[in-house]
Amino acid sequence: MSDSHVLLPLPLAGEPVSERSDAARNRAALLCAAQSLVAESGVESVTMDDVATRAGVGKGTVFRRFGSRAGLMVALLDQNERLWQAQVISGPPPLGPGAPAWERLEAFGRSRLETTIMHGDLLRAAGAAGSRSSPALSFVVQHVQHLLVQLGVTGDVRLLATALMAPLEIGLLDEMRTKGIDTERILHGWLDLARRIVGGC
Amino acid sequence: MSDSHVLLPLPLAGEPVSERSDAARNRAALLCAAQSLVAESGVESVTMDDVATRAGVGKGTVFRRFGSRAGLMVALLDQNERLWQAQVISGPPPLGPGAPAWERLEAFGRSRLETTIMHGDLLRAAGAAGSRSSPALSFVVQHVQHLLVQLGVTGDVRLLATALMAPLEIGLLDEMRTKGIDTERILHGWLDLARRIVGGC
DNA sequence: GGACGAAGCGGACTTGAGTCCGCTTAGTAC
DNA sequence: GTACTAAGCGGACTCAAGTCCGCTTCGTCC
Repeated sequence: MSDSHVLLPLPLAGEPVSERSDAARNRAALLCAAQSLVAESGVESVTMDDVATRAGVGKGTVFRRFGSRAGLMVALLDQNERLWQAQVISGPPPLGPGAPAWERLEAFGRSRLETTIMHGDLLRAAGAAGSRSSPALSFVVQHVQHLLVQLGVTGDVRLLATALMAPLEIGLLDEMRTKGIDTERILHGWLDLARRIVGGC
Repeated sequence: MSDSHVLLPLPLAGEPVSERSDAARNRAALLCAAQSLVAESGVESVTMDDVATRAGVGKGTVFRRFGSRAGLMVALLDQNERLWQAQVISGPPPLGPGAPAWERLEAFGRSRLETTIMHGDLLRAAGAAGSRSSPALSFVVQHVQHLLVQLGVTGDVRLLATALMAPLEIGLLDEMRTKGIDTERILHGWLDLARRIVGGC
């Protein structure tokens, strides 16, 4: 996130969705404005008007681009998410490829937990749209599913992967931490759960 | 300690402070108004003004009682939740006591899934406050924890119970159902998860 | 009964999300 | 270049959540 440049949405192969140049410019300006405002004064206190003003566009344009406040937050999250994804896909082991599947799963859980807590404010502001169904985020379940298969898990692996990620949602984490359960214990609990799902190990 | 002359309801640390009679009357009227409005036109279209008007009180009173729209929804949910709780505590087996622990857990999951879907609108409107941390709702985790212990599960049982309930949250259910996964498959997946947590079986 | 303080009340007011629609501009066809 | 059109733009407007504060009522004490 400390990069000075903004990761622009990659033009996916075969997608005919072309934005007009002014629209693209505004999208970038809005993301940039939103990012700096969030950095300056926190997610909560940033309003859509603020973002529009900082970006030098009208309020309508913000909603045209991102649909809603939650949508804008999802877009901000997507940038972080892409960076994190890159680590999983091509970073060093054990998070990246090259380590045994179980070690990768362990690293995955730990990293996911840390990332979720780090971006807690953004995730909360993004609401249901943020923790799930963001294009970049369904990747998480898919990757876990992949690792589970490698570990020899059989059955409805997709559902098991979903279930394994569910306890790492920000809402649940918030609640647990409110109750005084610390991160280390949460991670331990999650690893235990993963072990039981994998069986043996 | 005189037991015949408790003159002042001293504000003891966070415990039920008795409500003034007008306040209690208004609370009841508001819940009743909210319930009927929800029944008539759906959760989404009910505004706080509507509820206040129907109950014949000012808007400020609604917020004084329930804090927020989400708080009001939680209060409505609590009524349903209490009924459901009664079934678990003293209803007929296998949901109620009297059946083997594993059968109770199965019945619990099925019933919870149905209940959550049935009250989906209300849960969504209650937001984070609704799916968790409602007083009546932490009961769920506690009961699952109890059953897991009976089934011989060892380790951080509280965390395992939380993890087992997490995939039954309305947000996740919504998402799965959007993707075309039907209730029966979700239940199967959940039972599989439970079986793995319990071990063997 | 009367006095009194705290709890409760109500509704005008503020704030911010999201909509609407007439105006502007990028991209294209000629 | 000019003409055309669909996409994009902006900011006034709407609507509902949540706040504020002067007024009212309850419950209690004498």
